Amino acid sequence: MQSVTASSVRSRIRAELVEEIKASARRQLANEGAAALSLRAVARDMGMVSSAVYRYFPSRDDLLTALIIDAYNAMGERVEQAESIVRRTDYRGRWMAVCHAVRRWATENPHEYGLVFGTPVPKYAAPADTITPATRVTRVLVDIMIDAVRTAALTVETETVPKAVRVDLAPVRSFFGEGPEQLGDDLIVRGIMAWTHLYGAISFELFGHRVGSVSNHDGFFDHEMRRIAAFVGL
Amino acid sequence: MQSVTASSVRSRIRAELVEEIKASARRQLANEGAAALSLRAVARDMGMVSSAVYRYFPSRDDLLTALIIDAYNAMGERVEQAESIVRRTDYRGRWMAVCHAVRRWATENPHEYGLVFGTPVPKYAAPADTITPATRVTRVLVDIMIDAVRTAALTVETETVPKAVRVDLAPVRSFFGEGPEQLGDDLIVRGIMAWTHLYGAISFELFGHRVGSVSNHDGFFDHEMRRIAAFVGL
DNA sequence: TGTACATCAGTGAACGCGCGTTCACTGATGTAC
DNA sequence: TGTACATCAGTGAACGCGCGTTCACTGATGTAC
Repeated sequence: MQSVTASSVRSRIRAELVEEIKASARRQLANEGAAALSLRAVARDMGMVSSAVYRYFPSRDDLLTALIIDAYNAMGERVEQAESIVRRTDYRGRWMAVCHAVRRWATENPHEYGLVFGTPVPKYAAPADTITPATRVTRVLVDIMIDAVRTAALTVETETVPKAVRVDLAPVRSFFGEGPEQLGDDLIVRGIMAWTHLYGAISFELFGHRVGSVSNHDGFFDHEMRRIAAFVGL
Repeated sequence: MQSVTASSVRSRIRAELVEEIKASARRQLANEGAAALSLRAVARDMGMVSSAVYRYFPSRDDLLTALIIDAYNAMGERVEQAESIVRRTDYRGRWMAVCHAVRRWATENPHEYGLVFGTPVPKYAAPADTITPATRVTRVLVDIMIDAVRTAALTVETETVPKAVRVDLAPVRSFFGEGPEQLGDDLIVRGIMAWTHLYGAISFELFGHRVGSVSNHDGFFDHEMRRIAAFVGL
């Protein structure tokens, strides 16, 4: 008994240090950018010697991977939380809650956002365990559309999708389980476009490409996401 | 006379070397990414000593700026060229030509695209002389819309734009001269959204976020841009 | 409960590397008279 | 046209810096009997 608690104390401290290292790395990310993230700087910041960090992360890339997974999960959690408190039948409200939650998280954590949605870090290949966290937000958006279709609340005149594009949609359906069978080809296309637009708008704002075009970013984003919601029939 | 030609020989050689340095830097960009672009590697690649590069570019950042300006201009030229050969009254055709030209250039030069539309390079502030080249593509898109409105070829049911957003549109109008006066608030909003979507789609494809959703990138892009064209009334 | 051993966290030195930038210099090319 | 001087391109050494990763080590903490 004694030994068990003692051991778990050690592992708890370990877990805390892992978190501290990641927090420090996140801070460095904000100052220097992903490419310049260095283990030595993290160690310095933590008051340890650089080799000590290797007890927690076997390499720089593993630390980067951990940050990416954390970023996806942080974003996913924020989105799920924000969406969950909206009345279930208010599909448009749920959709807008997701859009705003993504944007809010992104503006609060621009460098983590950039790590995930910006230029890929050179020489870094994202491992498979980033996939699941990466789809959390999309999952929520898809579910809203499915719910709306099920209750016949989706109002949109569907258009025909060319065969060349239609073929592509099978993997999407299968990825999201049985739900999307209920979405027609046209709605899946619209969904992918909406998803693209959401991140496109946020990236444009955060990466400075709307300077000179938009100054009231909040207002514009809200308005355009409303239009995108309408575009998918919500 | 002699001296003049002689001098221009020297300056011609200089100009050629500047181009060679930029070409080498572009190659390095493709291999290592923007953050890792180094003057020493460029010098090595050119077979000169690292300090010699300083005869041509006063610092690493100046080289970066030159690459950014070149990228915008290369993209701008490609787009202007592609758009110019379409029949003037085929507004939708002109629009699609622009979209495809941007995408083609981007897929052929992914790292230059990333340099401009990806995560901003940390500690690097783009100077004012990047602004004009940066707007060449947008200029073409705006002109197509203006032409279509002038000839009453634009078919779209305009929606009302909230005041909060409308206020924002004045700078856009003034930036593009007198033309956009003819575009209603709604059309300007749609235009900004279309512009956002164009780069959003290309970034998503290039940065790997469509893996698993879209495999026929050509086909999907064509289809979605057609829908965006319809969205702006073309 | 007490002791002998195993595991773990963190140290400190070292490896070999690359970077941006400066500076005094040599030698070639251009300019003015 | 010929010479004296000025400009320019490129060299090579040096500055001070930071990086990722390895390795043998000390000392503390946990485990088994």
